[in-house]
Amino acid sequence: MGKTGVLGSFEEMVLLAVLHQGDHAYGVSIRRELSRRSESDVSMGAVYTTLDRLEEKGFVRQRRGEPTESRRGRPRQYYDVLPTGIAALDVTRRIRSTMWEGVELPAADPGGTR
Amino acid sequence: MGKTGVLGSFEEMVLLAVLHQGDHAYGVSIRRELSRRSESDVSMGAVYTTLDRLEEKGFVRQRRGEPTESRRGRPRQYYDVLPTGIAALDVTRRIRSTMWEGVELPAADPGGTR
DNA sequence: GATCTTTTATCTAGATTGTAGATTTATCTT
DNA sequence: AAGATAAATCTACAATCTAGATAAAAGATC
Repeated sequence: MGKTGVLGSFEEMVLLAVLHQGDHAYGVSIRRELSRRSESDVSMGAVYTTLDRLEEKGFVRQRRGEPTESRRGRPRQYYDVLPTGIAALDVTRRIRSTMWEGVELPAADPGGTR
Repeated sequence: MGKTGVLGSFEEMVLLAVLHQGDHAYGVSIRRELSRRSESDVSMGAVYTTLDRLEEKGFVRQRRGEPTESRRGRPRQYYDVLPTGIAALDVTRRIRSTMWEGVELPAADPGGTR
């Protein structure tokens, strides 16, 4: 996570994706959410390794899919964001907001009004 | 920068620190700004390596300190954020804002009102 | 002008984070 | 039992983050 307490960009995004999915966040759905909101493909590997790391740090918890859901395929592993994870998101947001305070992006001149 | 177009956490902070310093952003002042706003020490190495990387990517430009400034010590290298850098910040902000959309942090229960 | 002091930049190296995609596993279907 | 399907795990490399030690470029002092 780094000294400042700010989460890595991707870790933050994954955490938020899990949050968005509520009780039904699992690898594939998290990946879908991420791709949708970031407007770019995200690989399975990227998602799962990051989830592992977040779990090691105690930011998320893994939960086995209900035995009631009868579908084909390997059982899902659902994820929940734990209070520590919420706290990490909060710190991240707070510090970043301080960094952005007063910044006004000067409209980067994309190429011309012709 | 990663596939999503979102800057690394620290890269973003450095870019913002440079912006905050306007025309007078150089290693030491950038580091100071960063430490102040993030409420934690940041090492010289962290700052300079990141600036190098940002320069390679064309997000900032290095400029030698004015010969008029007569001070002791090694001359400063000032940094400016280039339009590409502004654009990167913009993309970063936009995507992240999409990721945060609708998220309400559930007040992580810090330990009790006792 | 040689040495000292000050200020800043550069270098090195290791740890953490980001990324892709191939492979494996678990489960239902036929 | 074999096939189809859905999802997780594994592997390995690339990029980013980070610290601190070392080097360099001045002006000051004698």
